[in-house]
Amino acid sequence: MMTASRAINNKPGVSETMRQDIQRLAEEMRYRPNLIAQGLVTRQTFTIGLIVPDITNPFFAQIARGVEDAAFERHYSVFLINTAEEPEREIAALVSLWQKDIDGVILCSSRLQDEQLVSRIQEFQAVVLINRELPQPLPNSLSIQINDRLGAQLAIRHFLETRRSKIGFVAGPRQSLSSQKRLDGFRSELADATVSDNPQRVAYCTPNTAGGFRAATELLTRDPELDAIFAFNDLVAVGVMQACQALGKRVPEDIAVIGADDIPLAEIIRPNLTSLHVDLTNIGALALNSLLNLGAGNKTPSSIQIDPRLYIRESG
Amino acid sequence: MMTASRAINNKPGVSETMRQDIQRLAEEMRYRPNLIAQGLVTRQTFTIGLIVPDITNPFFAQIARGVEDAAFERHYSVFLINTAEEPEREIAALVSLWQKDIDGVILCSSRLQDEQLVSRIQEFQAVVLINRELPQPLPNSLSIQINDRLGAQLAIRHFLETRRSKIGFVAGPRQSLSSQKRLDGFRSELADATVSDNPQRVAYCTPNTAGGFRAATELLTRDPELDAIFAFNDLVAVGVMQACQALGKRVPEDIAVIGADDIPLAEIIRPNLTSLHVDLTNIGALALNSLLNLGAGNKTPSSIQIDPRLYIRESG
DNA sequence: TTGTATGCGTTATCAT
DNA sequence: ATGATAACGCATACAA
Repeated sequence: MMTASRAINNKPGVSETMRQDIQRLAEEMRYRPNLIAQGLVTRQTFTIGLIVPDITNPFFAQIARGVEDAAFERHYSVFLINTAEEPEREIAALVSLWQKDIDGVILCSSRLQDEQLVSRIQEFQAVVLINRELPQPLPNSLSIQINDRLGAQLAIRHFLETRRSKIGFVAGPRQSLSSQKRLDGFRSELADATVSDNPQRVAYCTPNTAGGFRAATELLTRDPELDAIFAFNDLVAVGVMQACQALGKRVPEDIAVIGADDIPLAEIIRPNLTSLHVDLTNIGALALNSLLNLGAGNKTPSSIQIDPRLYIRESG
Repeated sequence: MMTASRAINNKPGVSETMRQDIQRLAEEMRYRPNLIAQGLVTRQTFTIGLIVPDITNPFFAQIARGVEDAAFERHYSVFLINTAEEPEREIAALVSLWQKDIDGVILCSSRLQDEQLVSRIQEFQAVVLINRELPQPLPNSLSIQINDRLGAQLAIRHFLETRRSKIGFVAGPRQSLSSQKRLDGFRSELADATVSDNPQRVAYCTPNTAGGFRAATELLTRDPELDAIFAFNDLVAVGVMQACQALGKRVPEDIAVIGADDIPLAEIIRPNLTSLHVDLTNIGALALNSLLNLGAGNKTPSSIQIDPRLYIRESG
């Protein structure tokens, strides 16, 4: 048995003729090693878990695609789990993965409380967090974040450069971390430009088109002078544009609009949407590779920031 | 050990007091059974594989969400694999799943040849095919298909009922099975209505907005009289609408447009897109439940057809 | 280079 | 009701 095992796994200690014979025979009988039995003894399953709030959201679908492609290259398999934004399901996901002896977890936009999250992370070999910070670094964990503060700054800077001065922000959900970081960037950039920041010009909303429509209508009613709006994401931005049209304002002539995330819709909608772009597929691949590095015990940074770029199209 | 095993799995043959003690202790030490060791002996891993061409495509993302939700309910985990439309990757996916002793596979839009597909399917306990037919039924397999022929008929019928008579079809990729079935429905419905079917009014294209734009421009150049176009999918339909606008035709006043798949974009784009709708999340759930039934040896139909419904909005 | 004993964490089976 | 033994399919450690 051991000779066969060595031959098949291309390990040393087998004569070349024997190896050939065994491999030919294995091929003939269509033998494939049982990976789960293999995992039981080696404690390495070549399997990782990917937890997302909702795979239906293109943002996570793209990350998932990047993770899966990179995993495929390195002969890893990935368990996909949706949490539906429910913390209980997130915990159930973590527990179920833990029971499977997987090599690591990529956890996107965790909704768990710090304490709970930290204790769960410690149960795994390695964990990569996407879009979530940790109070203090953990040796087996790493956090990948999009630099939302910079993103907002890039957007506002572009508005200012194109002579827009009365700038609003439709900020998405109030409790969203991205939203807070962008608001921070928004304010800092306006302050730098010595353009007065006006709290009246910020509105929160649900992160979809309907929410953007409502919030922009509200903003434009309060301050009809607005000549630019930065939106929480592209769906919100579309709602903002629709609100502008409904109020008789032309985009971009009367009012400029910038979105975020650069989903495929941005290039389809008319006018094409200027948006903050990050290569999400690449982030997925980065997450997977970092995870395997972590698991291999290589030292890695505890946090990686990804800078967005502004893709300038027609809307602003 | 066996007493503990029985107690924890709630199997008979343990006194109630013993069971309580064991369970309490297990809780205290945060014990969780190792599912992979469990799978090794029981030959049941509570794991299935889901193979899709591209999770980034909302069509598959929605199915995946349905599969995953249903799997979660029944305490199953799902391996997600993207094939990128490459047959070699599809085979690699099948092999890697097979090595993991999973309980079944859900395979979407397989690009494999009949013979190869059949031989691969037979290696598994159970396989559910989505959007792919088999030459003859297999005992461990089941096929779920969208009734594209009916879908096309519904669209054309609606055009006819709303007094459109010069109807074109932007058919997507020529080799697509969906495209062929829809063309069949398109022709049959026009024949029934004794409206002459004109081969000039069919054009093929890549299944995206740019393709739809090109194909519709071609169609409208050949036959400027066209007053309705049925599109391969919603992205194509958006391209069609953009082509209409570019040629100075108003939608829906001058020309009506119907898409297919009813992706979220349909409700965002202006005018809102009339589209064929199928509950993809539900198909995913159906696929999972059918798969587990198959695996349990229950007899199931060898093929399930899902009828689309026409969601009438503004474009046609 | 080849082969044997042992154990991974669990359950099936048979004995007490 | 409880416990001992073997087995699932492999790889590690050691012996020949």
